Amino acid sequence: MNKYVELANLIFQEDLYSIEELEAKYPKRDLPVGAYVTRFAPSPTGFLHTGSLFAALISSKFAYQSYGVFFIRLEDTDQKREIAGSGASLVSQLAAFGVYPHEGYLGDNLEKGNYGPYVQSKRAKIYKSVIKQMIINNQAYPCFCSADDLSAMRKQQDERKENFGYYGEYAKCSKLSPEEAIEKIKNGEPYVLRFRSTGDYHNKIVVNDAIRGRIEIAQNDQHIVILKSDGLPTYHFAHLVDDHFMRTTHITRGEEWLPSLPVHIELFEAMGWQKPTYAHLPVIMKLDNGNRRKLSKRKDLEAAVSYFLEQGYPVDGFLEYLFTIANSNFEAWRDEFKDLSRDEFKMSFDKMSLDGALFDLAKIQNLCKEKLGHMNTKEFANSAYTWAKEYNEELKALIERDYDYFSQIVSIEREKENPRKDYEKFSDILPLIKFFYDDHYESMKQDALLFNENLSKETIIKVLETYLAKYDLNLTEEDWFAVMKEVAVECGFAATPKEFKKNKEAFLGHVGDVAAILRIVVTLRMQSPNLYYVMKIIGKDRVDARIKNAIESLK
RNA sequence: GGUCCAUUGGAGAAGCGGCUUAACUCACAUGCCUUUCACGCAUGCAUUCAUGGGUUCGAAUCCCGUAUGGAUCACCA
Repeated sequence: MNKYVELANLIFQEDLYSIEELEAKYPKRDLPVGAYVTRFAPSPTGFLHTGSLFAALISSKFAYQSYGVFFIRLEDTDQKREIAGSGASLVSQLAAFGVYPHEGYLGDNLEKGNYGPYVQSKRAKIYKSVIKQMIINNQAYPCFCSADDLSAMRKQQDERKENFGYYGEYAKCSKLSPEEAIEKIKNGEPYVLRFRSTGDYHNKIVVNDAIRGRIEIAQNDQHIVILKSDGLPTYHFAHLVDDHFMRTTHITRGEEWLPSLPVHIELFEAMGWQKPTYAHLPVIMKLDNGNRRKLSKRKDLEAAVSYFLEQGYPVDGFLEYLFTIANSNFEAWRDEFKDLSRDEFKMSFDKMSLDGALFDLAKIQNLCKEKLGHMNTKEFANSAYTWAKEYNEELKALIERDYDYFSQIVSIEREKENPRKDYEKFSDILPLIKFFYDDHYESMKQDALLFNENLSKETIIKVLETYLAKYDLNLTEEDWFAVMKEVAVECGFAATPKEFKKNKEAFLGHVGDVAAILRIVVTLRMQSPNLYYVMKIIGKDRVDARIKNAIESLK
């Protein structure tokens, strides 16, 4: 018997597929011309990273806009780093941002599609089938080097100033004959399986990256590990097998993968399989002490997508931002088509920048303010409630107390051409509206009211008493404000700021100062939305009570 | 140390050899509007495209070197 077959049979004694069977089992997809098959392939090692969401968003977008397929594959081949339950949470967070796969992993023990399993730990038989064939072809071999052997090798390479790695003369086990390998295995020596590279580091290969264009890189000469001693494949090998048999057409992934591209190229060529198109995405960066660095989950709150969900940034605003950094023509497109859905935007690789954008919170905030400002009352109240149910108990309770009242509050100066934009995220709501609720109003009141120090207590009392006697919330806003002016004049203030400026000596201040007194009494704040609406919502009885109380405490 | 990628204002960027006295958006500043805030409006913010050479009548745009920043070199993905 052929010695390579013998070796392969020794290593893999179980029943496996032939390559032909696999090809038949996972046939070419029947899709329209030009359809992209893309994927998002996260490891279940924690929560969704902002950069991952960015990549997932782009992958899915290309599949959707080309009537192709977008799927999720779980890359759980590193059991040491795996965090239980994080796979499912990845999927649900993606969904929270409107990224839904057509097929693939949807949660633990839950998947759909004909190209599965979509969880790598469940694909061992497929990987082994391919490797077995590679051993038979002498494209893969067992390696018995220990961790110590490898580090000794590395040390030597370091001293000689040679490239690191398992290649050429350093690839000791590649020199073993099949007979020797068989003997070692029979002796029970532990091993991994390596790919036998035939590349030469001194040769250059040319690759076309969909984003970066023509790239010239050294050919791979590394005999990389393809099957670890735990029987699971490494990323490189899993990428080859999975993306071939899942018929992925476009690999969109972070640029940190660029250096290993030669490995993947050689792998595909060794198998004689058609290479997918690669698109290496720029990585989102952050400015740290004047230097750019990758957004880091450890150091940056905003690196975890959950942060934005918890804070209540509107998903739509956040996605708008991700689109603006994904494609440089997006902002102009948005400007031209203000009301179109992002689905209508045609994303392209050549409008992607090559270096990573700095993550710009201020811009996100602006976009989110814009989104929240332009929601109608119903939409806003509903979204706020949905958010509060999940993330803010106190706001939830207030909304549930009286949904209509809450709606009225957030409707102030909304649904007009240039609406107020005081919220950038849902968590901004509560502190700004607390004073509308009597119990919160009472508990906020404890500290002394912050009236203008230049006004005497007597003046303030007089203003309050005069106003209390005269004001009427049934008037139009204009008439209501006219009353405010009358009160101002009666109490020694100018009716307009202009008048006051002309002759400061003659007045205590102007209407603005009078309004400020009322504002502080009614809202406990120096700034508020239009006082007329605020008072109308709170209602005459309670405004009366607040004013009377204030007078009382001043006396 | 090797390899690869990048470099236009505080940020995202347009620009692809003369139309650029470098578009647009965000941030920032000032002013106007205004009872506060927010909104809105107006104006300002790169004499210059990392840097040094070269090509050209002409360069942010083409070529070469240098610098700086980033990524990567695992039985991690």
